[in-house]
Amino acid sequence: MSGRTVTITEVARHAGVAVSTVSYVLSGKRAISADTRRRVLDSVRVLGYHPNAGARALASRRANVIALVLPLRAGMHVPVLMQFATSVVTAARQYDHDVLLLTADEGSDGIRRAAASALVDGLVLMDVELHDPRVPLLRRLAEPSVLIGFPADTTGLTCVDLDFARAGALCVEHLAERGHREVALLGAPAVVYERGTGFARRTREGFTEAVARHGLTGVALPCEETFEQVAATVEGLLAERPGLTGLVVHNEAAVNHVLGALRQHGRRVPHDVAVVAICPDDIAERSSPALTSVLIPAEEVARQAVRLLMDKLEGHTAPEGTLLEPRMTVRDSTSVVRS
Amino acid sequence: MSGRTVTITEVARHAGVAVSTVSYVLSGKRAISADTRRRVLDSVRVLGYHPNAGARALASRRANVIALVLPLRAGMHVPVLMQFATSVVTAARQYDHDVLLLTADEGSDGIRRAAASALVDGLVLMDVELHDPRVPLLRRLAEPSVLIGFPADTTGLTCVDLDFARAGALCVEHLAERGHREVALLGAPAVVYERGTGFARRTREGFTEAVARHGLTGVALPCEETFEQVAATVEGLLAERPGLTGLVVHNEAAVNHVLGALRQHGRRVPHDVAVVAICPDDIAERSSPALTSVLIPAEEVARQAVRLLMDKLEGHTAPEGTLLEPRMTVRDSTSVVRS
DNA sequence: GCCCGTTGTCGAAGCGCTTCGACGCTCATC
DNA sequence: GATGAGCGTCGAAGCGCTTCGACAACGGGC
Repeated sequence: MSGRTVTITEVARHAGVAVSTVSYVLSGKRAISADTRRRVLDSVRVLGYHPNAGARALASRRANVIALVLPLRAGMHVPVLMQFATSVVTAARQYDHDVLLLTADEGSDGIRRAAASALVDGLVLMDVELHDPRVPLLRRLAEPSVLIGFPADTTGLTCVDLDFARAGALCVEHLAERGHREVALLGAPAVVYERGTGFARRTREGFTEAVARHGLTGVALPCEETFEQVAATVEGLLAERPGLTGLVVHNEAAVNHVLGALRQHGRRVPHDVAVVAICPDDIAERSSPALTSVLIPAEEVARQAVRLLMDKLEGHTAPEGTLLEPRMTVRDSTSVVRS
Repeated sequence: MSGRTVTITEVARHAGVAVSTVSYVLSGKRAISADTRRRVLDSVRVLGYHPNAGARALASRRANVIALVLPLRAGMHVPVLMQFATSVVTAARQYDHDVLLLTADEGSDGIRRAAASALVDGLVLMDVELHDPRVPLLRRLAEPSVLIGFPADTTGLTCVDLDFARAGALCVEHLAERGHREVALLGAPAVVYERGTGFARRTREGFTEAVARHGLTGVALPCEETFEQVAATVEGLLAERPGLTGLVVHNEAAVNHVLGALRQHGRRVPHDVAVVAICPDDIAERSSPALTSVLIPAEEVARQAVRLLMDKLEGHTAPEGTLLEPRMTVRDSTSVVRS
């Protein structure tokens, strides 16, 4: 309202107290009488006071800002990322923190810069790979960090993710229960496996393990994302494995193409082929038929990551690994039980 | 490296100069001899000095941070958003600024808070609606802002966007050139139009205007995003307009469903129906057939927005409206010319 | 009625940086 | 040889806040 910005000194004068008293009212770090508190808060409201973030950061050595380091790589699942990002912001705000956005293409330098300049108090990194070059830096850094995704060696780190191995297994178990004996996994594009992205590999491992455990026949294939390539993959699969009746798709961009290809080949879902997807709910719901799916619980992962980071900021220790239990929503695409 | 953080005082001592001299070397705001500059920069490197962001912000009254306010609404085109966000970060870094992420669900309060606390020097808002409640606040704010999207009244604002009216018209013109006489626009979900989202309406206006100008027959329909609904819309359209041969799709989430529905109804693209999409390139390329499309130039819009914001931060004035010329990429989905 | 522990408040010392004015040089100018 | 205009550097004064130690005032325990 008033053009000039209001400082704590003005609030103190207006309320007839010392500057430090205003500070203590606002931070709650010392006892303040109810009367004084009320007067101060009234002045804050009347004057429209907002503490200066820079001054606060300088004096308290806490910026109340965390960094969110976005991935920016081929083969990433963009809508999920976005959901992560907004959930991180929302969660951080609940702890009175803001979020600074960094992109992975600044690499380790960006992380070092943000940390060393005290721009941020801690970091959340998304889409960490098995052999991520930033991990050694994170270990050295004074500022705490939380990773979304698991690198190969988690010593000294704090990692959160959906339990993709369980997710892969869960899909197989669901198909096994419905009487399917021969199944396949269509996963991420080949490049994602080659790069050593943890979630893609872990899903595949869970799938393979569950196939063996249930005595099924199964194959896991990477899956590109153009309609043509997906259609070719599906066609090859159907030709080579005539007994195939169950499909697990772990590729958000390809899942609708898979359904289109099945339709084109005259395979009805779920009557001829049952399909389970690992993807966000909105995609599963919008498909035809609606897909039985394990959703990527972006919001929950984000919330956990922020909570763990806040714990670490307060000096507590956090567990090295936190795996979130996958949950399956059964929809139309697996609604037929085979005898 | 060294546990403790290095301050400008230590750099000054190490280089044998005054603190202010170090500051001037780093900011370039006063002439410094080549020799002194070198000594200071060496010390900076040797000690691994990073200026403290809070102290800098406090003293200079510039945080070197801009806010990016994300939308968070139904019917939004998520991948495009993500591209915007990362492009804004990249562009801001080129001006030595960082990006603070705010979500729209904090609304005006979040904007006020970030601005009043001097957390940020300026703001970029995405997905501004025709009657956006935040606009009056932006006009009052001391901090400059740039909007991506056009509200109804742009007085006193700085807005950037793709020229969606031209984009809509361009699609029609392309179809007209290929000999199509009867066309349709499948747009955003109905709720997006009702909400008064500028880009959806402007595309429709451009479409309608160009249809009239070229003497075509055309209809513009909203389009939901589940396969079932899309299929129903397409079916209705084909039934009611047997002469229809050209389709413009301005809905990223629905475009593959549209192709699937046409396939299901035995309509070949482009032989029976030509399709032009307004969507990101990667979606257009991955579809089958690859779609002639007008892409949403997220990166360019973001770069422009940041550039305009930086201009305003330096005290220059910026134009109220900046419309980016749409560009069409011709692919297979319109490769047949009708006689 | 004295001592002591609480409770509520204040003043002052920074946090690490930018920026302003001052000042001593060196040169070109008359 | 005095004058003045840069140039290059320094010291000091903040920027707006947090936090530490100090200290009245007040009861409760003996």
